[in-house]
Amino acid sequence: MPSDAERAWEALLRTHARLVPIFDREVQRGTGLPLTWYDVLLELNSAGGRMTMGQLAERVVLSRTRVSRLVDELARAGLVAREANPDDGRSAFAVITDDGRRRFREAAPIYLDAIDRELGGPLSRDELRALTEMLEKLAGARAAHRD
Amino acid sequence: MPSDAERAWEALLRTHARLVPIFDREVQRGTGLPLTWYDVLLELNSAGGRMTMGQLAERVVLSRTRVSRLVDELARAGLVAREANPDDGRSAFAVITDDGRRRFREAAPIYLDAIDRELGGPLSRDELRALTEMLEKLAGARAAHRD
DNA sequence: ATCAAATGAGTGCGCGTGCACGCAAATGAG
DNA sequence: CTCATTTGCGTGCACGCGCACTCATTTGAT
Repeated sequence: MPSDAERAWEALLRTHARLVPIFDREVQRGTGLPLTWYDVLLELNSAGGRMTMGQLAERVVLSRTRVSRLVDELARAGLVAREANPDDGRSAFAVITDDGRRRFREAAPIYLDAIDRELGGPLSRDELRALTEMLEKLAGARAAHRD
Repeated sequence: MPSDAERAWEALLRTHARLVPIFDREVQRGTGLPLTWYDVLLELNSAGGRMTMGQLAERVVLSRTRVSRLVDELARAGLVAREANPDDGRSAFAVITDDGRRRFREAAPIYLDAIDRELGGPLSRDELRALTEMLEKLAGARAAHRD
């Protein structure tokens, strides 16, 4: 007989496995953007449009390596641009372009609607807040989000 | 300004991203078993030791395709055996071996300890139950994995 | 000023994964 | 019985992803 912690973990696994493909499919269907692209654009957009690879990797739930390649793809698509950091020759900035902002604003409502439908549907506001609070404890005090 | 649902989703993503590698590393360090192997053995063990690929794929959070290859690896390691289904020539059984059971029982406490530590530590019993209940709502109608 | 250590980033490589496809067996309508 | 359809599996292939490694730059101790 599974413990409470086990049950919670399995439920988390199943929830993750169910929701990620749903969101990915929905965003991609609506805008052609992979979910990972969206995430990068989101962070870039909400951080003034300019971040180093390392900062991005901290924000996005991906390895720094992956982010580096992701930025390459996004740059090839013209949604972000690579820029040198004048104060540190090692680091590189990823800067969101106007086109990137446009595509992001286009994709945002689709993603957000899907999230609200899948999470906000079954759960009340208070439940969502409680859920977030617990999950953040489990995630191990990560830096808070900025608007 | 993120909605409550957004914050919850991001927290879930971060929690998943943090915990999976931890558990995987810990189990692998302690027993040499990849986490996916453990999951297969777990389901097999708790289902009388014999399942078809399709049944396994429904249980484990993986595609049927992946399960098929996983069983191959486990069979090569001697932890499960492939067996023909006398009633249906298309389907194949995966049967856990004695050695597989032994390895599973060996790995179980390590995995469970890690879960209890990471989930049961920060969260109380009641919180865990509430968390599970909410997550199960989100996991929804346990939709079988698409392939 | 010097140089060893630390830091930020890019690359080679291999693994895990799912999709499209193919195949054989079972099913069912006629 | 016949044969088209469905079902359960396995395989070729491509992609996403992270680790180990390398390179260039910066930092800091002497």
